[in-house]
This record gives sequence, structure tokens and C-alpha cells, in this order.
Amino acid sequence: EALHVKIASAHPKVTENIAEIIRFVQGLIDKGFAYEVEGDVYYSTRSFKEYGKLSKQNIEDLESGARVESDDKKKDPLDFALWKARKVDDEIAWESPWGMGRPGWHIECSTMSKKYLGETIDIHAGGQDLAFPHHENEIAQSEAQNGKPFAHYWMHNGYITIDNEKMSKSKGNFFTVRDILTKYSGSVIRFFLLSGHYRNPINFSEVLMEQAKLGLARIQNSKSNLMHLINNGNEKMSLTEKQKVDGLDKYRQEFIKAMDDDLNTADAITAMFELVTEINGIVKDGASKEFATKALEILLELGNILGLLEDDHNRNEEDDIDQELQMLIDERQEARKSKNFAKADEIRDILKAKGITLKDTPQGIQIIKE
RNA sequence: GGCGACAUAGCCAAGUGGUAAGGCAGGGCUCUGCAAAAGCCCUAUUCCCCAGUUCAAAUCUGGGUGUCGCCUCCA
Repeated sequence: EALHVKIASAHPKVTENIAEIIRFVQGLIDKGFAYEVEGDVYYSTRSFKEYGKLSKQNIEDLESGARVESDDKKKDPLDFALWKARKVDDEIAWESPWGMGRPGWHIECSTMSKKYLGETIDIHAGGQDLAFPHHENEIAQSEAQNGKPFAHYWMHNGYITIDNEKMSKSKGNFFTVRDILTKYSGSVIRFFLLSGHYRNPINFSEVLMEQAKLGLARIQNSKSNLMHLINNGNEKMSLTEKQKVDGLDKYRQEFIKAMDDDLNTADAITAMFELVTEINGIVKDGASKEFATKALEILLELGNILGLLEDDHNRNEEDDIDQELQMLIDERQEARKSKNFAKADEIRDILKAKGITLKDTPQGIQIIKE
């Protein structure tokens, strides 16, 4: 049951909270913030003196810019619906003190937020395009009802654009994550989205996705190289490694500092790149199992916070090489020993076609599966 | 018309008063049979433009220009 409550909290449904919504609306009417007209209930925007504080809109300016709606039942053009009366018989509707109808858009959020999260929440997130009117209206409803601040912090993310235009259903220029996943891994998509600050708009294009893929590969390669060293390196750290291993924590701290600063994921990723460069520099002529393990631990810790290293090469590829494959690899090594490079390259090409890349490192052959 | 965000190298992008991070792409070198990966070095006298404040401005102020968005419905 605890799990059920948790899921319900994570994905509450309007249709399961109609009674609460009706009570919320009634509460606003009782307090004088809302009024009923012919089965509709409207929020009286002017009754909430702080209206516009989130989006820095001045109510007089809004008034002058508002469209004149001739046959409107609202007392004021800025008022918005809390409850909408059913217009035709087959429209979905619920019984209410004001007749059959359905909730307005904004009231659902205020009601469910209060029910599942409390009267004041710490962080409210959402797209910049929702700041006005939706979040503004949530504040008006919740604060009028509860007499307490609605949210301590607002995090408005910039939206993704396609060819520098907002992606939206009405423009038809939208696609889903599922669509992109057919071509790019989740890690690449995350890396792309996290490469700039969440507040800034981000433009989507094939070119940028390719750049993201290449940039992320630098981090993922470092991880693969470390895993290879764990399988093939010496047990104990060298003196140089001992001197440098503690220094890696500097990058971890930089990462955390960046994330603590309003989720500056771009700087956090920079810290990862600097960590990778440092590790690669130490490891370039071989490294001990002990050092590689320690370095990998930090790299994975940071990478997994951002979800950058999860789905691509999480297993150690070299742990599950089948016999046929191993034979080909051995055959190639023989060919190389006898300087039959044509044959060696031929085998490498065969494996490449199967999605397996062989790297000849000083510590033996490194196998990378796509 | 009102409100807001954004403008930094070929591309992406961080940086809100102290003299331009990082990544991709590009060039050179090292390593390598070759390749891959990696390391080192180079690549913005300059941050959309014009004024101003300051010892000091990408960062602050004023004025422009450009791009995107919200202000109607819509979960």
C-alpha cells in the first residue's frame, strides 16, 4: 500500500481527485476569491493582490492587452475558469454544486499539489512557457486558499527548439524521445540536454547530436580503458600513482560545486572532462589495477549522477567473449607475430563488421563492442 | 502594444567587476606494423553594436539591433 501511495503521488490523476477539486473551488468561493456564473466558476484575478508576481506581469498592462471577448460570462477578462459547465450532453462531466461540469486546467495542479505534497512545496519546476498564466494561476489559487507561500523555489527550464523554433504539437515539428532513441542512446541524449544550462533554450539538430555523441565518447572511452586496465594491470599502485590518486578528488569536488550552483550541469561536465584528461595522462603508459579501480570509481560516481555511463558500456565487454571470437583474436595475434599484417587487418575488419573494435595497447588487446 | 529570455571562436557552451573554462571540428608532434585510443602543443587581444560608470567591464547603466517565447484555447 505504501508503494501504491508513492506511485499515486508521483502520477496523481485528476479523475481520481474530483471531490478534492470541488472542495478546493468551493473554498475559494467561500473566501471571496471566486464566483459562479451559469454553472461556470471563475477565479477573480483582481481579488488576489499579488497576481503577476511570478511572471512580473502588471495586472493593468495585462488588462489593456487582453482581448475583448464579446459574449463572455466573466466579470473581468483576466478571470480564469476553475470549473467549466458541460456544454453538450456527451461531454465528460461530474456532478458538482454548480451542476455537471469539469475542472479548469489550473485548479487541478493546486489541488493535487496540496493533497500529495502539502500546502507549501520546496521546488516547483516546469517549462518557461508555463510561467504565465499557468504557474501564476496556481499561485493565485493556492495562496488564496492556504494563506501560505505556494513554492519556495521556481525552476523554469528553457524549451527545446527545432531549427530555432519551439517544439510543439500545433506546429507539427515535434518528435518523442522514443523516436530519437532509435538513433542515439539515452546517454547521448542526456549528454546533449545537460551540455547547457537548464534555463537556456537548446536547439536540436542532427549536427549537435553528432557532436554530443563524439564528446561523450571521450568520457566513455576513458571508462573502457580503465576497465581494460583493471583486467590487465599490475596489482599495486606505482609511486607516481600513489602520489596522484588523491588528487582525483579535486575534480569530484568541482563537479559537486557546479551541481550545487543551480544545477550547472555544463560546468559539472567540464569537471568530468578534466578528470578524464587527468586520468588518461596518468594511465597512458599503463596503470595498476588498484589505480584503475579507484579512478573508475570516481568516474562512475559522477557519470551515473548525470546518467551518462549507464546504458552503453556498463558491462566489462571483455568478460563475455565467446570462443569463436577468441579464436579469431588469437589468430590475428599469430598473424601479427609473423608480420602477416594483411591477414591481421583482414581479421580486424571482419570483427569490425560485427561491431567489435580491437585496440592494440601496451597492455594487450582491448576489445570494444558497439 | 505589454512582459520576458537569449546574443561569447567554424559549431556547442561556461563564465554577473580583476584581465576569455571545457567539448566537437581543424593543424602540428609523440606513440603505433597500420589502425584505434591517448598524451603534448597551436587555434577569440576579445565576448551583437554605440555611448557611459570604473584604476579595471563579456560581466554594471542607458540607448540600439537581431532571434525566440508568453500574453486565446490546450493535459
